[in-house]
Amino acid sequence: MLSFTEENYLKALIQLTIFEEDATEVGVNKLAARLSVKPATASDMVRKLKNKSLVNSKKYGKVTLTKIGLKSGMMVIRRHRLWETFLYDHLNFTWDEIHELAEELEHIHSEKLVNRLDQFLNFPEFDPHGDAIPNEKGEINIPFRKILSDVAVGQVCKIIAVKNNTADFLQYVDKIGLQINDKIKVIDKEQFDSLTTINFKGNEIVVSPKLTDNIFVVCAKCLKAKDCKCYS
Amino acid sequence: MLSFTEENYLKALIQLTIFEEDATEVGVNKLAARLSVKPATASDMVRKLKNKSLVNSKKYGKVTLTKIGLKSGMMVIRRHRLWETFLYDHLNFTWDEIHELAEELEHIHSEKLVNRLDQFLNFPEFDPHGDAIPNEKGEINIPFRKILSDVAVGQVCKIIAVKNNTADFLQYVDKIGLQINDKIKVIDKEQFDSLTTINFKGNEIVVSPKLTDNIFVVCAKCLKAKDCKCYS
DNA sequence: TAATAAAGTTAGATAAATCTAACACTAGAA
DNA sequence: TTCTAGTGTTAGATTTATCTAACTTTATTA
Repeated sequence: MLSFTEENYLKALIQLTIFEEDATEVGVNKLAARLSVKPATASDMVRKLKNKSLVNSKKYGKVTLTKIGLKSGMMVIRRHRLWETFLYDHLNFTWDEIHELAEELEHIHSEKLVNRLDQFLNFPEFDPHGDAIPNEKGEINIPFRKILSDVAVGQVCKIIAVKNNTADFLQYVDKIGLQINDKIKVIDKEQFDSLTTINFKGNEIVVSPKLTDNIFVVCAKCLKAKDCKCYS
Repeated sequence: MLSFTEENYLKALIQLTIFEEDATEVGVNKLAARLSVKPATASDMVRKLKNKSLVNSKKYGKVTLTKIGLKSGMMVIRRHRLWETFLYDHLNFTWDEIHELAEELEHIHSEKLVNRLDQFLNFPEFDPHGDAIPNEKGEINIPFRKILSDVAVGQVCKIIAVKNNTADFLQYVDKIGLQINDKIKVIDKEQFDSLTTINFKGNEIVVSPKLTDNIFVVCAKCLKAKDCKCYS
């Protein structure tokens, strides 16, 4: 049985590799920073996880997840995203409240519980932030997507997820009225200060990279071609 | 914020006093036994809880809960019983599975979450074991009840709760077909070996004190008079 | 009431997860 | 190729919750 802490390390490793960097390895310092601990602490924990065959790492080298480590971590993410969906769909919590609660709920281990919850929720594919939910085997199918910042002027795209789950960010997104599945047209991009003018639901507003870097979208072309090049 | 361990001590204190003994104080050894730790450990923890003003205790004396300690403990019990109700009513878990899961879920702290859950469940008064659920303020209204062992021969009573939440016990209760709200008539009690013959739903079966000591009932008279004396 | 049993406490040790401070490696720049 | 900045490790300390073993206090009983 993994401790809360061990589970959080595995989750962070997944986020820092396949979710955020399309990488397979990550350094101890980055890992430590993500978990808000000192490198010494992360270094110790990596040794511990290695002894449990959850990660691979050589002295002074990068860290990768083993097959078991990856699956265990994916199960934590599965629980997190299913609980988020429950809180949002059934207990009327808002977008910005669910992440923090799910950080606790994700550590309830029972596999039976998570599968029953999955069934109760009718096997959702995505959580309220638009993130894919791993299946019972820990497999996940991340659809092709890019950040709004990378959409060219004139292009129309659809928001499918948010990259940042902090309450601050989500409250801002709510405030400007943006929702998952909304269609956005990029009207203008100012190179000087990176401000972008977008149009959605008939409103034209100017937003900063703090927004556009944290919104995942697809555009019509991308749905067909994974190597779509409609970048700015 | 209380730790899981501290919460478990408070919960145990409530169980050992008002729930099980109608007492206000309990000794360190009994507390330790309940939590499956050594007396030394419980003794240390009592000092810690005292420093946090959650319990009162003098050196070599008994332990009592303070007002804050009582409320905090009641909130843990509230969460436990509401989660049990959720698991039973909505995720189709059985009687004997829910206790163990709720032991983990009860430590999710958010008050907002527990109150939303309460609302979602439509403010249940009792959990699936028949135990009263404390309200938002931590108040609980335990109805008058007695154990089946204390019902006199010839008397009819109604099962309102089980005293023992272990899977073993609950599976046995299921096996013989007994359910909350069933009416039971006490047919015979053998003084020699304490076996009791009961009749319910038309079946007559012989049961041991392991059952009769762990079933809470009310009889018609008791509903009117709290000092009902229909004991064996 | 004195002896003994039961109940409770203290001291010292362990394991987990963290820290700081000092040290060791690696890789890029001069 | 050597220096240095950055990256990673080790050693020793701290906190929490636990243990064992020895001790102290209270309660019981002969």
